Amino acid sequence: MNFFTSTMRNVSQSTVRRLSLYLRCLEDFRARGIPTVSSRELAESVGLTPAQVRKDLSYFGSFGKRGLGYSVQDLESRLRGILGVDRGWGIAVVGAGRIGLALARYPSFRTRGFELRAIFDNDPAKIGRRWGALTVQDIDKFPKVARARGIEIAILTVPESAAQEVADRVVAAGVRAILNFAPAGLQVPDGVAVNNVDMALELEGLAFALANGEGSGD
Amino acid sequence: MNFFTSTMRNVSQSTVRRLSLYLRCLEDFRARGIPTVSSRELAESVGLTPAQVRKDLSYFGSFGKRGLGYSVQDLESRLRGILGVDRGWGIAVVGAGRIGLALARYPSFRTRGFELRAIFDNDPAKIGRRWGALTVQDIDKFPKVARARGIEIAILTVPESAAQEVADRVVAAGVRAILNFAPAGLQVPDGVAVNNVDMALELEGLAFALANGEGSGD
DNA sequence: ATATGTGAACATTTTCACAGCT
DNA sequence: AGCTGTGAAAATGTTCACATAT
Repeated sequence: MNFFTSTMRNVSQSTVRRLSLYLRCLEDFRARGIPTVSSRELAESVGLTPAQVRKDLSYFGSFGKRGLGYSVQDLESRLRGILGVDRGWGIAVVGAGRIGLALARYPSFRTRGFELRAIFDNDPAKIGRRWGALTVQDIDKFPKVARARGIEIAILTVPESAAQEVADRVVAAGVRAILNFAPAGLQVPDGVAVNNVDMALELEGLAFALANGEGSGD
Repeated sequence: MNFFTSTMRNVSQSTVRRLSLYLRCLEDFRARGIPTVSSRELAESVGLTPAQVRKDLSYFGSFGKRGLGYSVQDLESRLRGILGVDRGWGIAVVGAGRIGLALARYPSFRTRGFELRAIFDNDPAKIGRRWGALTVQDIDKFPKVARARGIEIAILTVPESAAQEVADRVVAAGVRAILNFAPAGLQVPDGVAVNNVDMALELEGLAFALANGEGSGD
């Protein structure tokens, strides 16, 4: 039992990542009309152990029925609540290069609890261009636009050399979560969350695995 | 001391990821003409503890000089060797959509030990298009082309619905490392390494952090 | 009968602290 | 004096096993 102990400090990064996997899986089960799922089935679908699944969930409450399992619909909406994707977070892409624009086309922002609300760049040649429903805006207008549109998460797809400066600016504008695609270790104040996506790092992990004759990554 | 114990089983995933961080950092130090670095300096640059740095390195050997620190050049080339990026791994991008093409333009494949040697798709409208020095090829020719060009790592940027099938095909063609951008848990035989890059998962991690008022991701 | 939720055992990873080299 | 390399301690994460509920 767990009465929403307001501050949830003691849940590991890996647990949160696994919750995302469970959520994706549950969406799939629901789409296939399956009403109920056991920790074993869930575990098999994502390649983990039943105990791991139950332990992960137990950090947040008791969502199952003993002898029966979990209601797919119910657990799905619980996980949405826990992960905080039961509301639409305002997102901006900063850096209207190839990668930024490709990500901006990511189809399922909306269905996953996120809303792309702005795209920024500092290149006059790019500013003003339309991209889907949005127009590329001048990065100098970030603070104003961010406030107006409720930008809460910034996706940084700028060159490495600009990454820290851009990060400083979006943080100064009140953004407290950054998804960073530049191969850089961003320096941010406490209270700002950063997740890095780094292709070079992933490739090097694979090179290591190949060079050492080992299978499996994550 | 460590006489290249042929099989290096007992080094964690996270250690390998940190080695990549150290490597990037050392490249930077070298570019700035700094000849020597201590575990403390290295640690500060990547946001870790000195002990962590030393322990990570100690799994592979003793690369420093007591009282002095590490030679930047030397440690850099040691890490290149350990990670296996002191040779050019043959890479193919499978899926010539926006993301695939954007990644194919990733500038520093070569400088980082990787060579993009082919791009594939199954869409007749895309096959035959040129992209930089490469031409988009029919996925049906993957086995032949992979053999001819020495493709060792496949970057999958195909829709979720096609991911598993494509994975099966590249594995059947002898590829033993996959960098998967589809939001999917690929099923692969033992001895095949998979790394997943999943934007939805990263965003959910940030949403969780925001919803729970916590800073820091990785 | 079946499957959860969880304290306790176990395993892994990180940090400490210090001996040993330069 | 300064900094590495590393066993040992501490912390963290995972698995077990079983009491408990349906």
